[in-house]
Amino acid sequence: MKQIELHLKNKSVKPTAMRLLVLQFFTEQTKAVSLKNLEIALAPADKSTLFRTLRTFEKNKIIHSIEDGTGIAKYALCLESCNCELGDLHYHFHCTQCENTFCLTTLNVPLIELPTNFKMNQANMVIKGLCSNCNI
Amino acid sequence: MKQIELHLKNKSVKPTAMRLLVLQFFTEQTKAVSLKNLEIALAPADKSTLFRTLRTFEKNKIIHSIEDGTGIAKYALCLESCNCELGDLHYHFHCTQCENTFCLTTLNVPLIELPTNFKMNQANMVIKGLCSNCNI
DNA sequence: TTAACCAGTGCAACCCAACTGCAAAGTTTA
DNA sequence: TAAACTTTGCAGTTGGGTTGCACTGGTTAA
Repeated sequence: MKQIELHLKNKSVKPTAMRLLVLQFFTEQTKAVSLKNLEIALAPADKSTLFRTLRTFEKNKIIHSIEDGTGIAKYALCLESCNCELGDLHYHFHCTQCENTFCLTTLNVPLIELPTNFKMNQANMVIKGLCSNCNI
Repeated sequence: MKQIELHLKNKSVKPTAMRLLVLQFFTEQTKAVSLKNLEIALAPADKSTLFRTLRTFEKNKIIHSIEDGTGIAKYALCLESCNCELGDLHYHFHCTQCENTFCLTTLNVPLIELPTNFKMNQANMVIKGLCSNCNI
């Protein structure tokens, strides 16, 4: 059984043909993926199927979503060890020139001291600027 | 001349009746404001006028925008001293229960060590969880 | 004073990402 | 095999954001 198929099963997601294709695509990317990206890459696959696949993947912690400020949701693979909990959070980078968005998986979000009685459960941290390709 | 009118002039924005109303509204809020909030609060003011007022205010650094992950842009007053530069950045908090979004103006975004050759110009940092009102 | 100008406003419409309802196809269970 | 459930494809809706255009009211130029 293939790696990708196992990955889905480990996350309790039934490995259908469509899902295998989508997960395969994710593993080939170095940058975060939008629904549009998927639609184009996997044409003529149906938009709503892809949408629901993303939702399923997110719910089952195969991918996480990133709001990079463009108004278009992006998604990236979770790390193997990820439970999408506080300790797993990392910063993201959005390049304002090439408009790509990356996970900075080595940059973990630190513990942040919040005002009294506030409770942190999640975070969406996006740094904006120029990526190494565009910063010439 | 009133405080609010001065505020606009200081930021090189002509103080029209509409703009005074919008800025007045902002000063009365403790949480971030969406276009919808404005439409309701200042009814029957026109949506596109409000939209363009927000754009003007943002361009002139009277307010800053926050992407809190709800897909709806929110805005909040800049601090007096703010130039919307790196040193002025602060964290934001989005309560997943009451769905309000706040500036944590006392929590400045620290310098973050990025991968080689990446350049940070801006950031959108949103912590999610329960605010002090909802965390019972 | 009148005419030309221009920023700001209001209305109507458009765009598009996100999302939903429903029926067909595929898969699992009894 | 039949029934029950899941996934998929299609078509359509929703809603925030945005734009085009005409009108207004205040300012400038002749």
